[in-house]
Amino acid sequence: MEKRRDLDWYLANVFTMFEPALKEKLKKEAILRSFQAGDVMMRTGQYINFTTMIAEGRVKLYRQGADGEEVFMYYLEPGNACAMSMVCAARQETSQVMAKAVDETVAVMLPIQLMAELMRDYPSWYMFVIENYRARFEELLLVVDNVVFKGMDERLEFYLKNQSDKLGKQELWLTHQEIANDLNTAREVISRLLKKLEQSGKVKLHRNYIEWFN
Amino acid sequence: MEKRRDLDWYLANVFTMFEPALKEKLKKEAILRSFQAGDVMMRTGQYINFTTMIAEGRVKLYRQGADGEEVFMYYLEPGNACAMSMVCAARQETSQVMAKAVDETVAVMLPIQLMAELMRDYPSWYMFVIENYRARFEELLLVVDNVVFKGMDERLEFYLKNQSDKLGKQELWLTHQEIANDLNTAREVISRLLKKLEQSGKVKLHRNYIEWFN
DNA sequence: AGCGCAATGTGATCCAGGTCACAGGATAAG
DNA sequence: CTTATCCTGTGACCTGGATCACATTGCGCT
Repeated sequence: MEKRRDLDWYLANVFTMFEPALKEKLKKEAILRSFQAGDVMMRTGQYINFTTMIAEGRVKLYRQGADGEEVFMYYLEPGNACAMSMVCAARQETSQVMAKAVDETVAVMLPIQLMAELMRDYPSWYMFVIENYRARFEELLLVVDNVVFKGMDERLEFYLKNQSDKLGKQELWLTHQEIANDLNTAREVISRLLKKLEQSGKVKLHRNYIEWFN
Repeated sequence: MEKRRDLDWYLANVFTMFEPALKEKLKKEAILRSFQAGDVMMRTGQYINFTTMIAEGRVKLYRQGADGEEVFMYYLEPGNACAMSMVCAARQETSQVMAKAVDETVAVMLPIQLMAELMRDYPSWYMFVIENYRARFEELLLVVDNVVFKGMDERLEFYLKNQSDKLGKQELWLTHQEIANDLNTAREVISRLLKKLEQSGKVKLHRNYIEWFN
């Protein structure tokens, strides 16, 4: 069992891109918060009071439809920040997305009123925000791509590849139903498409998990 | 015919949110560029060297697929900036989107190397960037919504309403083919759905234009 | 072992949309 | 006026995926 990590540790090992002065500032102002696997860290419509950065663990971001449907959009990994939570400053804004912890997750939380000050005083903060925003925006563009230009077969492949890359494993512990939920389709559709992928040798199916051969 | 407008005029009348010092700075550093209706202002894959803000006119932003298909994402209006062009700083980044002028359009162009300096020195620039980014991100989320949760009928209605709102007119000078292109579908589909909309009284069809009753 | 539930497999059917083929009607150009 | 071209309407047909109805199969629990 590894030792419990504190803010200092995360600043030194995860947020290496921050300048020393900014780290000092964050030591004074930021707090840590832990989540269990499966916890909903932020729900659609909730007020945003903190800029949230992932220190450890993994978070899935979803967009929700009017009648409770949802699509998986992208992962947040250690060193990433929630794009929306960085720009919902002045006026009290509500979240347009839902965030769910996949593993046990630790987040660095920063009162949103600090944003303007950090942006002004710490160039490395400005770089961090810009870079994060760009990355999130591009991931969202990929979602659009997949959904408007591709069929379910290609979307599924993209999804599996993405999972494998992000989780760093070939074994994907996902049921067909979970995949179907993330892609906003029906379980039967996923089962059938997975069969095809298996026949073409891209995947090996097991109960409760899938082997992805990249 | 109205008189020709210059950078001063746009700063005074369109970019009213900028602080005086920032306006002075922009007078020194920014240049104006004009585009004709129909001009492609930026194409997918092109290098981004300037932060682009719309001073006058109207611009449509598209995402392009692998084999040349395209979907309309959102409009940029006077006072808006291209989100991507604000964050492709340091490393030479290429555009992920295509921008096309609908009307005659004037843009304020700003060398992208200035971004960090502006961000640091002018709070109203920071607010501008953040607010623009947020707005673009939310519009992109709406695109995702429509495409994953809605059928073509609802997407068409959303599209027409959006056009009517953004262009400030009830008469939409669009052919069925153009609409089909923007929604990445077939003309026949649009024709049929428009017929239905006409029958339900939401729309009146004419040659080359459509009346939208909000 | 045997029960019960969750995960998976599979056929039948249905429907939105994409595709093809073609028929007007409107407009511009000669 | 005549022709060519662009826009729109419409029927016939096909396909991906959604939905429904079950049959299996594997695994945990007692």
